[in-house]
Amino acid sequence: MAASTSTGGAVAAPSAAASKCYNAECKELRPDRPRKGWRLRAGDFAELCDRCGSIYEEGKFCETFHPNASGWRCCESCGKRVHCGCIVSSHAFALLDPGGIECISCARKNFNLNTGAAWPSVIYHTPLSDRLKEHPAKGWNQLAGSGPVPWRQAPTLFNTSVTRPELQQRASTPFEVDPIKVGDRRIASLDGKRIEDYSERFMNGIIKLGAADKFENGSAGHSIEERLNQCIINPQQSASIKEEPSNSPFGLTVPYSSGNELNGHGGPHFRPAPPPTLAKHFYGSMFVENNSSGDGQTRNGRPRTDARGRNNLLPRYWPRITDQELQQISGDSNSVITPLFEKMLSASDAGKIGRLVLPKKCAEAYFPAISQPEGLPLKVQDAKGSEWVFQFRFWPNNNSRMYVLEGVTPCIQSMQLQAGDIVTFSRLEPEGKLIMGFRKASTAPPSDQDNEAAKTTNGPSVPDSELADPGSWSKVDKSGYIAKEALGIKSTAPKKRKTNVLALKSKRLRGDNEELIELKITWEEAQGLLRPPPDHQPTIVVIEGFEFEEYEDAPVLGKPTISMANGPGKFQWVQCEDCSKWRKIPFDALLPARWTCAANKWDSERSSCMSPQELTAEELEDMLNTSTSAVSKKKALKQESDSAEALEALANLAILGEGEPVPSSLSSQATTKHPRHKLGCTCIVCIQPPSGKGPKHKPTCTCNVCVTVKRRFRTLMMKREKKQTEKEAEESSSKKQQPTPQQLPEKPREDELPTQCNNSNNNDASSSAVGGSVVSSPSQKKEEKEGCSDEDPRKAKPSDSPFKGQFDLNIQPDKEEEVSPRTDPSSMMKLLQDATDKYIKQRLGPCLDQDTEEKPINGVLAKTDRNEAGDDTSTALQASQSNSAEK
DNA sequence: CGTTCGCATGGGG
DNA sequence: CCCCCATGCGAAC
Repeated sequence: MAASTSTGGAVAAPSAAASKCYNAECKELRPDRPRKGWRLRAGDFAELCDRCGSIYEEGKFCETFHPNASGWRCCESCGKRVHCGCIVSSHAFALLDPGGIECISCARKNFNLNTGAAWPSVIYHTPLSDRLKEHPAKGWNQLAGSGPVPWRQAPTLFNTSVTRPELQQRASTPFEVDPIKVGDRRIASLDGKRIEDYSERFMNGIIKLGAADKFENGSAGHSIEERLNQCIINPQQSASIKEEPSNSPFGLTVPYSSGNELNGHGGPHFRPAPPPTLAKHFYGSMFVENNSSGDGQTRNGRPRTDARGRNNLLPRYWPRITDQELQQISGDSNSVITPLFEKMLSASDAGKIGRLVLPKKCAEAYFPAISQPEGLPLKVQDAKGSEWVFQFRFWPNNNSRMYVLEGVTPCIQSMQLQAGDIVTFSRLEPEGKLIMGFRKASTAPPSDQDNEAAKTTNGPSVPDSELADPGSWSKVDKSGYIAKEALGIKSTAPKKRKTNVLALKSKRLRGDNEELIELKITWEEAQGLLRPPPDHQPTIVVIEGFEFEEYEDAPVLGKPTISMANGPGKFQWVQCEDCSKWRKIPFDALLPARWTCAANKWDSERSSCMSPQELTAEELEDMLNTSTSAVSKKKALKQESDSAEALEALANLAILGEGEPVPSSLSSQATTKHPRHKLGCTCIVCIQPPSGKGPKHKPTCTCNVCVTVKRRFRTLMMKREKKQTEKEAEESSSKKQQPTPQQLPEKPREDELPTQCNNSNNNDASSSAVGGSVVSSPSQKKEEKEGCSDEDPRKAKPSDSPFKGQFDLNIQPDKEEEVSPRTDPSSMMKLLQDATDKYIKQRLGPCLDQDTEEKPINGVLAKTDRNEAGDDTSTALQASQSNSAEK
């Protein structure tokens, strides 16, 4: 294993242990090349002898050297013993609110499940993977809330600091550990400092991660680490130049078939090592830029881009594959997956023409160099292990080339992909095999089933008018969960989603959207938990007489509570973090993430953990059960309704959370005009400049954008009030009110919208930032959607809509179209607008046409809800036609 | 006449 | 203004 001497940590080995293993229990002399252990308080790393290093890396340090020491506890979730308290294992567990601890694996898992927040669901919870999540290369993990470091700076694809030999060496490290065990045992945690450290290192290109580097917290494992490292480090450039095979299929190896696993749903699972690959040729270089052929650049005049080109890949093509996906793809423990790029399928790509246009730079950077338009056959293995042979070729185009993969139809169909979905290209090392994965833009609601979606849907005829499918952006599944990344491999439910035929045009927007958030929380849930950031004073902004608090920082997730709003006395139950007792608090109380009895300002008698709990065990159980069932119900409802709601939620979140430091990429792309909107279009989408750009709007600003926003906000507020009133009335009479005539068929669900509204009023209305990840993505999506007059076909299910009676879209769509100078309605305004727009479009569809252009589309889309592939296509087509006609 | 092929066109960045 | 690329479109099959 290569020693990582280039890292600061390695260099700064504790002098005290200069000659001895740092492990006090060990008397061994440290070898010349000590193995790096845990991170010391000073920031250095313990240097261990080989034996201890190995033990440490296997995550057995604590159990080996101080098994009887105090501090051993069991994970509340999996029961695994975890040593708590020593520096070696300090990052291996998480403290639970109710007490107890969880191993990092479970903690992360649960965190994801419960909050949908940023803990990426990665199979291997190794220190490295954790770091990776935080590290610029988050793209791999689909991390939400990416750090400030631009993804592209990550060594993942472009860094060449590590040589292939090293990689190989590492790949075959004797420390290889069974992945499953590793997954089980490995634990790690996010350590701000460490993360930073690594990020920095990565950024600096000094990524020689020595083994020690990777296992600082003592719970690391090898194979995973190795793989991850390689994935991360694996530089395309490291490969040697490959010969352009002239006629044999490019790529080798026979796919192993383990489709089942690949299609597994949900949870991370380990895929058994696939049968040995048949051909072990080393194609590491196969996709490397190759100009050696000399003619590579001729034919069409323009030289192929050189290796530098890969550094210029547009964000939209950056692979966002998760390590989990990678793992699944690679399967073989000896293989390393190197994500190359991804592309959202256009209508043309997904159509039956069978030609997938490849981004030029990607094609030139990662695929074999071709000098003839005819190109070469290219073998590609899909996520299921099936192998396909496509013709990789190009067309002379102007003075350039247009690269395409021909014959992709069967593959696309087998994966049931359609326009808007994303195909990812990765390379499996050392085989050099090209792997094609995919990600559904969204998962369709069950109701939308159409099994042949893939084949019927988009054809070249599918007009771009297809709006962006909200779902495609938000990755919302019917259950209301967002970002169910279903890399073809384990896709959570390869259901067909016809819904997104759209998104075609928006793909760019979406593509630029770096961080798709992995939100596994219903939007209402998230909404309900949003809190203003602690210690931040809001700026009060008054819009139309309504005061909004604007926060500069992202909101935080507050503590979940159980609301008891059934009876006359509405209140909610919240559990103390310290004593776990449940306390009754006002119905409208918003709690911080951490709440204890001491904070119970509503009940002085129970403002201490010493105070007995009001609820009896029985009552508590009952309450919890009720709560659970209620949640289930909600979810069930949600599932029935389409993901549009989730989107809305996101949009709302975006509104609430504006102001948060959204990744620049996001903000920049945020407001691109919808492709359908051409010059002169004055719709609300088009009149807005990209967020973050343009002058900031003052509260008193009366520009069109602001006016629109205000109007919408006002309406929203009014609606909210109305809603509340209705709700109360409803409750008292326990009679469900029918939507008023003016209410749209689809209104926000009471439990959802109201929450949002409340939040708006209280804190975020104007713009507090939502948790970074949460917001950024949603906002983008929303915007994109918006631009697209996106109609989420799925939204159609009026009856299912949880939003009933919520929103008053009493807005005058027309006005929204007002032409305006491209001022930048500051983010919040914009977000607000977007959200509103989105909502309107989605919910109202044809009823309210805020944008004449979109009107027809809305109607059409609304009709296509059921995802009939055929229908979609046709409707889409119609829409597009009408659309174009208008133009 | 429906497809496929290959190039052209043009919007958008 | 240039490049990229989604799509159009005519010719060939």
